[in-house]
Amino acid sequence: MLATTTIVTDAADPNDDRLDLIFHALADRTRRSLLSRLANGSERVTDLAIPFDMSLNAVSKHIRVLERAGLVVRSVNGRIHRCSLGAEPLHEITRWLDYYRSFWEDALAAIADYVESGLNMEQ
Amino acid sequence: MLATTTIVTDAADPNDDRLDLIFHALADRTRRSLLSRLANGSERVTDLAIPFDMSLNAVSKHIRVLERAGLVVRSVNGRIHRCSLGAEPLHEITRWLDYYRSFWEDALAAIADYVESGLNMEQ
DNA sequence: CCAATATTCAACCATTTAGTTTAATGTTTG
DNA sequence: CAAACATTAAACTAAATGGTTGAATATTGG
Repeated sequence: MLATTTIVTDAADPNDDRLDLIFHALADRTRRSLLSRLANGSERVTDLAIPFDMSLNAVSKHIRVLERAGLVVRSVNGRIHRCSLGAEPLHEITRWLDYYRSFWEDALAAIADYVESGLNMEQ
Repeated sequence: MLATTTIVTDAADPNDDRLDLIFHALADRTRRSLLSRLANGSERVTDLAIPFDMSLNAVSKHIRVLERAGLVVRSVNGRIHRCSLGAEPLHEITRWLDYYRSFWEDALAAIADYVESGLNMEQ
C-alpha cells in the first residue's frame, strides 16, 4: 500500500547538506574512479594521480571534494597524505535509497497496474 | 580477503555518462524533494512547483534534469505534462552501490584490523 | 644544510548551474 | 474566437565547477 505521508520540502534539513555533498562528490567519473582505486587499499595522493590525464593539483582538488563528503579519509604522516575510504556516506546513501525504494517500487507497481488494466494513465 | 582487481579509469565507459547524470540529478535537494513528492503519485508540473519558493520555470528546469537522468518520466496529454518516477536509475545506482559495497566493507574491515592490531597504518 | 619530494594554496579561465524575467507555443473553455 | 491556462524557450546573471599554472609550505634524505 502507498504511504500517505507527504514530504514536501524538508527545508534546511541538515541531512540534506550531507546528501548534497555526497551525491555531488559521486557525480564525477574521476572521483568515482578514485574511489574504486581506494577500494583496493589506501594510497598516497601522488600515486592516486598517476593514471589520470590531468594535473596533480586537479586530482588533489577532487580528493578534497571526496573528503568533504566523508567518502575519503586522509591520514597525514609527514609529507605523505594517505587516503582511504570513508564509511558513513555509503550507509547514508544506502539509507536514502532504501527509504525511497519502497515508495518507488509501490509507485512503479501502481503504474504497471494501470498499464496492465489498459486504463488511461493521464488524469 | 581483499579483491585484487585494479579498476583504474574505466575511461569513456558509457555507463559513466549515465551515472554522472543520475548522481548529478540527485545532488540537489530541490530535485530530491521533487522525487519524494512523486513517490506519492504522479503530478503535473504546475502542482509540483507550488510548494517551492522559486519560479515555475526553475522547477520546470529541475524536472528536465531529472528527466535526462531517467529519474522522472513525463507523459504529455494536451497541455498537461504529468510526471512520474522512472525506475532504471534506481537500479543502476543500486547496482553501483552493491558492486562497491563489498570492496568498501573489505577495505574498511582491513582498516579496522590495522587499528585493532595497533599497527601504524601509514606506509 | 640543500635539494628533492609531497602536497596544498592562490589566482586565473572556461563552462556549467541555478535562478531570474519576459516571450512564445500550444490547449482548453466560456 | 478570445481569454485563460500549462508549459517550455530564450536571454540574461551570479555563483559554482573543473581545469590550468606558478608559488608556497613542509618534510625527508644525501
